[in-house]
Amino acid sequence: MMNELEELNRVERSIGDQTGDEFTMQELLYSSDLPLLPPWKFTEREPLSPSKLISKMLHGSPMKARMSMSCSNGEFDGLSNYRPAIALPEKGLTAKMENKYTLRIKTYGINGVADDGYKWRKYGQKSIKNSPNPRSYYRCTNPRCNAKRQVERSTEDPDMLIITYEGLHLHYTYSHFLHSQAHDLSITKKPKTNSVDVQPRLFDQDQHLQTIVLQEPLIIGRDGQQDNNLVEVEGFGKSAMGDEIMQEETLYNNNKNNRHCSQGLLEDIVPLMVRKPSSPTTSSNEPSYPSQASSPSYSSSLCWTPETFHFAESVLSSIV
DNA sequence: CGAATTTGACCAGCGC
DNA sequence: GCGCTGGTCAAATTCG
Repeated sequence: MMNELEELNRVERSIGDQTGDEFTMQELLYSSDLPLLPPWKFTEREPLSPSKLISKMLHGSPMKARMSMSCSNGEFDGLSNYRPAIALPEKGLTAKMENKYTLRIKTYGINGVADDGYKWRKYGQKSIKNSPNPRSYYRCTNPRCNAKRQVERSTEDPDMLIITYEGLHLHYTYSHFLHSQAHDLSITKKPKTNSVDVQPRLFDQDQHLQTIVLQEPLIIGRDGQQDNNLVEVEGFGKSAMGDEIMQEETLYNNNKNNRHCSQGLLEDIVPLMVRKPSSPTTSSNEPSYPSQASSPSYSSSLCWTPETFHFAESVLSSIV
């Protein structure tokens, strides 16, 4: 334990030296129930709106995509903080709805999959009424994990994928393990060719534009209409990175190694391909690997102000 | 040959 | 009760 604290203090000093930020790693790690987050650099001091936060989490640079998000028990208005839903559903329904959220991903001529770092096994496919596109059902391959997801193509926009996640992962992502191992391994896997239809690849090198929308699929508003109170986040762009990512990865590994942190919650909220877009993706069932020299460059720098911290906390508490 | 995917069958929930 | 629909199962098939 002391070694952990010493290491954290060392990392904290390291960050402080670089940025002069008042926040400490220890505060981040121990002052809340948040799972350990990747160590974005604390380079800005002005408060960030939730949208900017996510933007920062994504790339921290100019924006080419949008992300929207709402959760079972409340919503984000895109400007201020999370506000709870006025009328929560009954217990049974709540149980049914909790830990369920939808990701909308827009891709352009991209093959592959929205790789979220977990390994999924397809267990069914079903044609849905009033939809020309079938819905695919996936379960987490971890036998002790009950996480599931559904993938279907949007009827309005064929380029849009609607991925509904259900349940929380009770384990690390594959990328979590591979992150430390893959540095020494040249792992290359071919994506499944027959999965292309419903699983376009994200963060492909040729990719120019994406839209990501996170939303609770069945939020019913006070007027009985589906409530799409979505936070729209402009984000996603390529930015040069050099030592910054290396520092972040080093810090990340330090944290990971010292804390054996649980990423499950955050990764359920913001899948890996959102949080660590530098990871090239292959197919839904392929683990993602950290980017190396040949990968496109993205950076993730985050202003971790109390506002952003509160926002992330709200996201987590609304889903847990 | 083992693992992953496909796909038709089956089941449960819901509305009429 | 019946039919429709979405979700899951499991045998068959395909893939690596």
